[in-house]
Amino acid sequence: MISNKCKYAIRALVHIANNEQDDKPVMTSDIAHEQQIPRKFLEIILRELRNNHILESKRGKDGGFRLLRAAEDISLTEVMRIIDGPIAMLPCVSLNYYRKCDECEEESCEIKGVFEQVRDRTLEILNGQTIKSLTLS
Amino acid sequence: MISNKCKYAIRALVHIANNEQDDKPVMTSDIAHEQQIPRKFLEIILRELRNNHILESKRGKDGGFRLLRAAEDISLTEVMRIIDGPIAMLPCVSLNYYRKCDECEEESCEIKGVFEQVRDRTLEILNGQTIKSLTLS
DNA sequence: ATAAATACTACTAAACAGATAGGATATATA
DNA sequence: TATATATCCTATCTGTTTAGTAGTATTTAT
Repeated sequence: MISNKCKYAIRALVHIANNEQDDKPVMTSDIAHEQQIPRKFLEIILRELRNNHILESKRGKDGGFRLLRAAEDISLTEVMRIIDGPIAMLPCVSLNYYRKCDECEEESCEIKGVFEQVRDRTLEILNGQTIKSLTLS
Repeated sequence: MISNKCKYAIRALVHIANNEQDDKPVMTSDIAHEQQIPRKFLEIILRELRNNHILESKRGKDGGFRLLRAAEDISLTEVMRIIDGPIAMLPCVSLNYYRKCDECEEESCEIKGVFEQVRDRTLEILNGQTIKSLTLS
């Protein structure tokens, strides 16, 4: 399961992509209200996305958030990894967060192969999705 | 990520499948020792699998656990669902643990479709795997 | 100056992960 | 029947994660 936080992050980004006009940044409170996300929690999420070079922010009056890159250059997997960490179902098959399993030897691991397949099929789908493609669907 | 508990469950079942002979049940302590799983934690897991009709147990001296069904009739997904719950990445696309999302309307949900695809590809792989097929790999 | 926005620090409550402890109960066998 | 040995059951525990909330500091347009 992906976390609520991650769902909020994706929906917030899609909302920003849908509401970018005249170069005006989108306010946290607008997103929170329209997407039904707790405002203070959303603040934390948006700041995290900014710290990870997905968003840029502008402080003070008329401030808010803008996409730092074009919506078609922000992949769903990138957002998921920032907010939730690994996408794979086993640490030892994760591409971006690899960790060796404590107890099992990888050469003789019975389940590693299966979960590598799941990882590959999953990434085939998720890598094809961007904030742009989600706004159109 | 699947939990350690679930990894333990799968490895324990494969171990039992590999060591069933003469109708003699396999003891918790043997599995714990050979698979490097904390014994008391493993007890809980095996009892849970028994309560869910994957294993049968025999108490007292020379007791232990046996597969209740043939190894090829126990699917990986069944075990994962018993121990970890839903396999899908969103509650609203789960086949066995469906829950409506709190905040979003499903008709207009931007991400539901993607995660339905992920679910289908994942299940295509996992449904094809059984305790039997894992013992052979 | 002031209003309005993000930035930052700290805290909290509940659930989950990964166990551990100790005693009750059942069973094979001497 | 006594004993050793296995599962069964209840309770407890520590640390981490999830999903937030509260309050203050800082920045900026007007």
